[in-house]
Amino acid sequence: MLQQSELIFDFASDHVNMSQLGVYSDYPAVIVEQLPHPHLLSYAGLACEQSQHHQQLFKVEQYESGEEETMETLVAADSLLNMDCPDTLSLEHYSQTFLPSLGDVITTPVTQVTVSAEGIVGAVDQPQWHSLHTKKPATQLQSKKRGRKPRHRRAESPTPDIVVKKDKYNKGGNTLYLWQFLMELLQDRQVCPRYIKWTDPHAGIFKLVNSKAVARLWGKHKNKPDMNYETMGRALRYYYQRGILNKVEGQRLVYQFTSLPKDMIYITDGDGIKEEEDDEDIDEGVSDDSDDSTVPSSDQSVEDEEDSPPPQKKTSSCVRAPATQRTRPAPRSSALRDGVTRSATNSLIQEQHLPIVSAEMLRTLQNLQKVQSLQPAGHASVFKTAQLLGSMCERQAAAEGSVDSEGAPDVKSHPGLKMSQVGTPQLVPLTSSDQ
DNA sequence: GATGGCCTAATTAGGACTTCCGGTGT
DNA sequence: CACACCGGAAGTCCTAATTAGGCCAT
Repeated sequence: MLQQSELIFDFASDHVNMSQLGVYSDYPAVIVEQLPHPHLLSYAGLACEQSQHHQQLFKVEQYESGEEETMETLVAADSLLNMDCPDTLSLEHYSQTFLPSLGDVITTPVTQVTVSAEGIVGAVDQPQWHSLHTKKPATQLQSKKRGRKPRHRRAESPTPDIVVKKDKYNKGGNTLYLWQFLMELLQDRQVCPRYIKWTDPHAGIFKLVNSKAVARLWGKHKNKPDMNYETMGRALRYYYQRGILNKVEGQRLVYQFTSLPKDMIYITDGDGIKEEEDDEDIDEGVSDDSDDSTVPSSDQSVEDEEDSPPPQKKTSSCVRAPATQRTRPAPRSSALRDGVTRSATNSLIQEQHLPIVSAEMLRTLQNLQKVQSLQPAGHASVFKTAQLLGSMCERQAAAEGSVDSEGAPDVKSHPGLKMSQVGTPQLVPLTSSDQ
């Protein structure tokens, strides 16, 4: 099954010559970009079981690794960081590997779609960041030539109740905010509860069990070898001011998220996990070049809860707290909280996350079989996604009896797809009421 | 030649830390 | 004494927004 990993589909406008893949250069190239999330690691063992795609929409076979039981937490934690490396699945790498030539222009706006275990979650573009300045400031009207226009206020760090992904301008960057990083850790069984754990998941309270290790992981992620808890703690304290974190009084190393994603995965202590209070060197013996493909995804187990026996998680349990049970002090609306984390549910498509898919995207998807013929190599997530989308195409084709006049497939028959304006791929979060 | 559209490089502003520090509390 | 914790101040890094200039078509 497709795990909770999140993929970004880029309609790359200037990177890919799809014609060399035998597809129409008029259509946008679908590029899959890896998000800073460890769960994609499980895709290294891509299994082309296309027949199953025919049977179950969006279902992608899970990569099963027998190494999961023995995988060292440190390696996994390290891989958590390594997967953030743009080299692991960067657009550049993908292009170089599978796309013989770059440079031809595909004049489609860059757009991104997020696919999670819940299906296509929605636009990565962050509507809330769109400019709010519809009226030009007076100063701008005054000085056209000399002096710069007043800048639009740059979007601040999204707080946890806002969908956050790398946006289209940031695909090469490594901007995972600290609070996001902590949430990732809290949802990764390789690190939670070993290094960081929930103490009161419903209240968003967590503890840095091994503060130094967490700081080191953070430092590694930020390429700051000198990072320590003192420094990271300063960043955490800045979150107090910004309302992202609270300090839990009287408890050391305990912090509280002021709000949490609705579908946060809560990994709670098991009955055999030994928390590490010591300060072991988490980097010891772990190579930065460790093969990600050998690292099991922590999220696999989430899905395994229903599909197969859990391959690991000897003792820890994963609890998806019902949103209604939470007693967070979150001051913010939960309406926007959907995208940060993954769901533990098996349902790959949840209505509230269904996107609008453009005709261009769908046409591109129709060419995915050519992509699938390529060797996945170490970038299986791309092909997993290709398979995923390929199955969408097939379903699309099945409904082609009602193709519109422009040749765009009619997706109305698809419960998960809604056609946007042809030629301008727009990804609009679709609520269940929209269907 | 004038104009407008497009593209790109350079510049700039600002967010998110990072670093350092002095201090307090446990 | 070690460590956690606090918050001010200054700095760095990165990125988006903006501008300017070149090129080309009309």
